[in-house]
Amino acid sequence: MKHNNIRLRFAPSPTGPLHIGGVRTALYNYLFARKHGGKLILRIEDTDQTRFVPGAEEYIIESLKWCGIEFDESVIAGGPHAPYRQSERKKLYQLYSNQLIASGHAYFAFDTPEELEQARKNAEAQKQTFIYNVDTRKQLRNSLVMPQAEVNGLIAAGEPYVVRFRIPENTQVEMDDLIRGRVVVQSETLDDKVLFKSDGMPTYHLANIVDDHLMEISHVIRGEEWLPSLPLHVLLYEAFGWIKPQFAHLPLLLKPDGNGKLSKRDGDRLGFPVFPLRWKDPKTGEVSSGYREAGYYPEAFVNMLALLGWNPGTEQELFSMDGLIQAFSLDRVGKSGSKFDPEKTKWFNHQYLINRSNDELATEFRPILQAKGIVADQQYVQQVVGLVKERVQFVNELWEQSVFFFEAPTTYDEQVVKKRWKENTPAQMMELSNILNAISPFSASNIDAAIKSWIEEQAYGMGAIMNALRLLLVGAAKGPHLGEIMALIGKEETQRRIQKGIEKLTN
RNA sequence: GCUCCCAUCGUCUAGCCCGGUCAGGACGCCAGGUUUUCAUCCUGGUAACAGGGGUUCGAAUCCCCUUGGGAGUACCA
Repeated sequence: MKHNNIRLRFAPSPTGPLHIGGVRTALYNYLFARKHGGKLILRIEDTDQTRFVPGAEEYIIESLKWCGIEFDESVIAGGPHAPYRQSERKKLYQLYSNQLIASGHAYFAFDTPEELEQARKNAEAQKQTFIYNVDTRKQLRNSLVMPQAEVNGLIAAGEPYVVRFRIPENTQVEMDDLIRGRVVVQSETLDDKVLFKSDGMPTYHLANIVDDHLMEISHVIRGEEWLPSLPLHVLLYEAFGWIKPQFAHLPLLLKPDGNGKLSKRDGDRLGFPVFPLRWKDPKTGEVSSGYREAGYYPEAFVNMLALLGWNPGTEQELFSMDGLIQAFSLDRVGKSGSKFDPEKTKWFNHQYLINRSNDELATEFRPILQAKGIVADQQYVQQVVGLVKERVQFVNELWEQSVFFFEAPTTYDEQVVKKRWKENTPAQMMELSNILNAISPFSASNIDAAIKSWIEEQAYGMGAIMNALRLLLVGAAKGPHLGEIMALIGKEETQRRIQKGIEKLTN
């Protein structure tokens, strides 16, 4: 049996900022839902009160919004299955927990955390792992072994208890994963997981299955770290007699160097963000950088993330969100983990940046100019970015590449001075100044032609002249074509820089 | 330890299901070219089927083993 409607969900826990692996999971859910004309739901799984972090939920919502991932039903948008925050659905889980107890699929357990800890230690001492299962149940304090009256008495007395799932004996649990195919496990290897905690809240397992069922989720796309609990989830669906969604477990995002899951620390260590947005830990005050603040375009970020673990099977690498929706398919998602590559991420940003129009880029560059106290009109800035955009990966690198369009150089690169400023250079520059003065209109092509013929007449070296001139105008051996620079800053400014430079460098 | 998952250039990956191309592309790196500089750009190069057994005329592709890696193993998600 299958669900008729396509309904996906992304279900994060508000225990901190969402990292890029989580964003990718949300993205794949979004792509799949849109591709198949389905709905996407955002559900907040806040059943652990001890790990709740203020601001995390808002952070998650803002991050996904920045990425262009939209939800049809959520804590903000509401929807037919509201509320979408599990802490507000508390009563529901109690009901379903009771149902499982009534049907014999679950039982009460009174073991204290200390007792269980002790049991684990004992097992460990014998080089074994303690699991709460058919073998150990009998020695523990639960409703499977205690007389009914005693159980009732303990509950009536307010003794804390949890509800555990009773894993069936001697069965093969068969699961189908859209990415991994069929997976089979023996039920004996599973343990009787806690479904309902003593604090009155469900655990992830119960809440997740109940909500996925109630919200009519057809496909569960989540990280591979959930694969080990898939058998439990399947068993839960069967115990309830509910239709299962289809599952797809995504490969993990790995750290760029060495092995292991990408973590917050890797970002700090290797100098790249692991979070979409900047995050300030409300407790420690610790700040983690974000892609947005680092100057990445959300389109580039999303494009990069989409290609990490999925590929279209063609050689196309640049995709708009709509393009991704068109091309996306779960059977082109790989099985093995992907190491995250910060370098390629920058390349993606560069691609999006050079494809921006000069007008857009000028607008994006404007706040940076303002901060530097530069007043320039849009037209001028447009021309500047047009000349330098190929050389940068981020908008915030534009200033460094174009300062000289806005300010005359105040210092001159010593290396270049040494190499290009010869004894006869000042005289040549004076001559050149006169040549430039006669040009009208002062356009790049006119300038180029005039300089070229003058150099030929005088039999000066092109390299010697142009590099010295560049030094005067830019202050360093960098920048776009000189003719373009002079045309843009204008004749007067060009003359000023030449005069000033000669003075400074001859003294 | 136990359970499960995974395995192609340094990295992301195509090819694998349905055996038969010098194993393709991109990032990075290196070299050359263009350029008045730097960058861009163009051209070229570098570099991989983890190992071992099978099956087959033929294996990256199918099967088994080994090795390696990862995840899980909480009254966390």
